[in-house]
Amino acid sequence: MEGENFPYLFEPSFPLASLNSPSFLDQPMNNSQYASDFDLANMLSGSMVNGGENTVFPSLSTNSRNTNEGENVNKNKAKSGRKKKYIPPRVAFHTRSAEDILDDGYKWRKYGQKAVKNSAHPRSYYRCTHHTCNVKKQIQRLAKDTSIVVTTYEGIHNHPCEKLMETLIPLVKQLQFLSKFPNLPSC
DNA sequence: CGATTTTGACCCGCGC
DNA sequence: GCGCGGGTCAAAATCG
Repeated sequence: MEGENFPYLFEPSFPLASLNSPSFLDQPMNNSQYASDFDLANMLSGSMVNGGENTVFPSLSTNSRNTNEGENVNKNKAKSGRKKKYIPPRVAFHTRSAEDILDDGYKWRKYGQKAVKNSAHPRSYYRCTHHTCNVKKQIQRLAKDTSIVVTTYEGIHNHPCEKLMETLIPLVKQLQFLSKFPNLPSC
């Protein structure tokens, strides 16, 4: 199963593995390298419109013990004979912020924290709390410029963003109501 | 009292 | 095979 099954999949134009390397994190900010072409609205809306089992990403988890996902990863590897293991889509955002945790509209549960080499600031690991969704994100600060927060998303949400819906639904209802009166003067 | 965070242990891939 | 480092687990602590 590959990325083209997912309508909003974003393929970063840089090597995925470099996301974790200190050299990537120390690079000067160049938005064209990662997030410039990414549609934030698409990220927030998720890919639930597609429905079906394909909307759940097959191998968001890298651990191979006690989980069906891990078994699938191993099976796929054995079947295709691929030497490289599958790496889920990742998107990294650089944000200048005093806050580590940026509100992206989704609810996250922290599941780990690790010290980062050559950096005073730790890296935090979060998972989306939605029960059918196993999107993850990592948050850390740049070693070179600690005013910048790096948020790395892994996977695609398979459900709507609650906060976005809270905002959108009243607007849609109002539009539906107003559409019943096509002759109303415009403001 | 359920949900979330904290944190040390554990697992696994990779380089040597 | 061994050690290191990144990522995850899970029990205990904390929060709302």
